[in-house]
Amino acid sequence: MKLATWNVNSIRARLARLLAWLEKHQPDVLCLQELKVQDEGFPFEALAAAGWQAAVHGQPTYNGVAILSRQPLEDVRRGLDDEVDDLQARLISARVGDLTVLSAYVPNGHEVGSDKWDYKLAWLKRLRRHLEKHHRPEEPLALCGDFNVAPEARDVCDPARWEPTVLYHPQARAALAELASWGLQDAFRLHHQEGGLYSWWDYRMLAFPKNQGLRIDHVLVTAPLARRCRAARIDRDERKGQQPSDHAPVVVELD
DNA sequence: ATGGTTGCTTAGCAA
Repeated sequence: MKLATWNVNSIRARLARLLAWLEKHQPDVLCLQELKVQDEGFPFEALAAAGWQAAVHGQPTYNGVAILSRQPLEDVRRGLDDEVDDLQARLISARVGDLTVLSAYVPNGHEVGSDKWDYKLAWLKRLRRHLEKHHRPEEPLALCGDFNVAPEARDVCDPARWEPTVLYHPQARAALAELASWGLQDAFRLHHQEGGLYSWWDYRMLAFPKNQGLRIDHVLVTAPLARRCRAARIDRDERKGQQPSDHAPVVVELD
């Protein structure tokens, strides 16, 4: 089966590209982030007409996550389900057959030291607690999404320049590593060791043509799923052409 | 140091 994740940066602005991408690549499951729409505005009909089920956790203007699937989505859960009063729609999970899938949009964090930065680090801790509460590392599970963290130097075009920023700060990397230590492996790094392979490029400063990007979108898998992982890639081509998202899809193939 | 771009919503925020 084919499992993918993609920060679309507004599902309404990206609907034509999304439908074309689904038609071309035929994933079994696609996790989406940054829908920037509330549930009422989600394009359920257009996706259903193309044969896709959708579990959606929307929000006006900001954030919003979803899971698309050819097969029925069961046990859908929205949000982190903890004691924090949080209106930001950044997590949705569902079961597809024997596979548990989570679509996460980790906070960007704006600037190191800001309130948003504190929220980002706290959110990653809350996500780990969510996994501890609802799941087990022994089950086939994929945590997919925009983590807004590049794990290692090889995931960053210019590590020295990015190290003081929220996307590659040591504290952000430590928070991601602490999350993964629950029992998750980076599916992309099971199949590729080289640097220079990114999933996000800023719209500004010609970052994409210069390949000044970061690998911040990930598919993290538990050990039983890692054993079934046959291939992984970033669909860099989707960042090209008219009105692309600033993120490229990440695709994983599983037995 | 600043500015560069995009999207939502319409001046400013978020990324």
